[in-house]
Amino acid sequence: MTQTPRERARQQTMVEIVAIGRSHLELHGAAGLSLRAVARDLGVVSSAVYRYVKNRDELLTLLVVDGYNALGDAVDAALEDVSAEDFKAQFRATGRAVREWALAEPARYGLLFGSPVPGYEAPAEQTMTPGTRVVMRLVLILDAAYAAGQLTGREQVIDPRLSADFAAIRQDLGVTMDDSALAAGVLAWTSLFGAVNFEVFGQYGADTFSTPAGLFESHLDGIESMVGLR
Amino acid sequence: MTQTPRERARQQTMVEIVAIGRSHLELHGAAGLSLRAVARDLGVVSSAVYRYVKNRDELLTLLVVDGYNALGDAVDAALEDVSAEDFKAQFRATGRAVREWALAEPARYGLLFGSPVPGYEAPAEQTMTPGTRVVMRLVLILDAAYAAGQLTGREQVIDPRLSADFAAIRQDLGVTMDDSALAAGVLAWTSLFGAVNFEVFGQYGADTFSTPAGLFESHLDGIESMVGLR
DNA sequence: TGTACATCAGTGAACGCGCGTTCACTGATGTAC
DNA sequence: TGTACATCAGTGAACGCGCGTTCACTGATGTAC
Repeated sequence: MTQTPRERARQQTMVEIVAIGRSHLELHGAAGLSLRAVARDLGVVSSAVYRYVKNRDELLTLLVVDGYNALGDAVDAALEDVSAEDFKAQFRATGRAVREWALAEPARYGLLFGSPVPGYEAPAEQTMTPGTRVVMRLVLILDAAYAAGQLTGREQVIDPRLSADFAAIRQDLGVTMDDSALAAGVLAWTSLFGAVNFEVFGQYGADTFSTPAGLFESHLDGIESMVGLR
Repeated sequence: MTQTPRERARQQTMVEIVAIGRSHLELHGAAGLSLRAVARDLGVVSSAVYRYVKNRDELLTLLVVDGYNALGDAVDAALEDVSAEDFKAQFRATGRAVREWALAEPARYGLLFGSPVPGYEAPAEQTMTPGTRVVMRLVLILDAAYAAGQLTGREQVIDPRLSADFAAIRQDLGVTMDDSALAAGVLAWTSLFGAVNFEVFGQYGADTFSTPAGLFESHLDGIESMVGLR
């Protein structure tokens, strides 16, 4: 567990590289991310970065993982202040944390939830776990509410193939919600991120809504009632 | 109204430039769009494109407008086959048309609804009208349903500032829906695009859902019931 | 109908820039005996 | 504790590439008389 100075230095340089990458993301977007520019900011010759990162795509992957974890941490932190029995409050806290993080970090949010970076595919082995943290939280909140009888959405006819997918999801995640509740849950998830996308990516006209936060609260109301969360 | 051969040639070249730009978008994304590459495909020296397009940003704007219009046309075409009195069918046709167009043209969809292109801002004068075609359709469908008493969503407490925004929207669009209906409508809009975003941008795991179309239909059900469309 | 001039599409060279990645190398740090 | 060797961070040059944009130019097309 003791580290040599060299190991410590290496670790710190890695952290610095990711931090520089983050700031470049903000300025030039994912497609404009360049190892040479990172090297410059790191104060090192361009080839030196290759001691730390195999190539440009690997840096992108680091940034994706870093982003998912930052978002996941933000959500976790927001949930800490909320009673585990108040499912509605938990849902709202999650939604607000996502929105606030996205508005504070639009470029990182865009990397995670925007258009794919052309020519780059995030390797599932590395991004899977961090990438599912938020949706996991949502599912667990809704499932706990369901178990407590506080998720009473409308019954819905479900396509048999979709029903089979839901069965697999129940199994994989160890969750008990029925098909209708799961369908509503998935819609709640996409709707939440849809609302955040539109706001962060500027789809609402510049001054159509004077209170985007108020609009988002109204969306949370709507999603809650759609999913039947009481 | 008669055109000289030169004028006809120019117009056709413009069309070709936009078509080439479209295909480059597919391959390299918006950030990778390059006037030099367009010139190459056009079979012309790089400086020649400047006779047609002021600079790279202007080509992007042409592509944005082109994309919004293609999407708008797809929606309009889908609505032609649907009775003007069947609001539910109209809503579903709109949703399906958006989804299908997006899946067929993921890069163009990404340009319109994905992360913003760094350093580029679409000029409102040119993109406003085409950019609002779909949401206009949605609003008019929902408003007609409202007027016919077929939009009976849940009453909702609305933030006073949001209420003022809604009043302005009613005025601007000549629409009569009350605050609750408008709030539900905006949520329906963002939810629809949120569902499409997730599917097109690959947020659902690779094989979580065996029938994305079925999932989308389920989402349409959910959105309809949320908005109270009968 | 014919000629003089203006307009315009396209050329080719140039400017100055940035990129990813490889490779042989130096010199400092770490490790085994 | 001291020395010999291995590991590793960082250098500097090079490869081959692409980009946006400007500019003076040629030659074809269009227009006015």
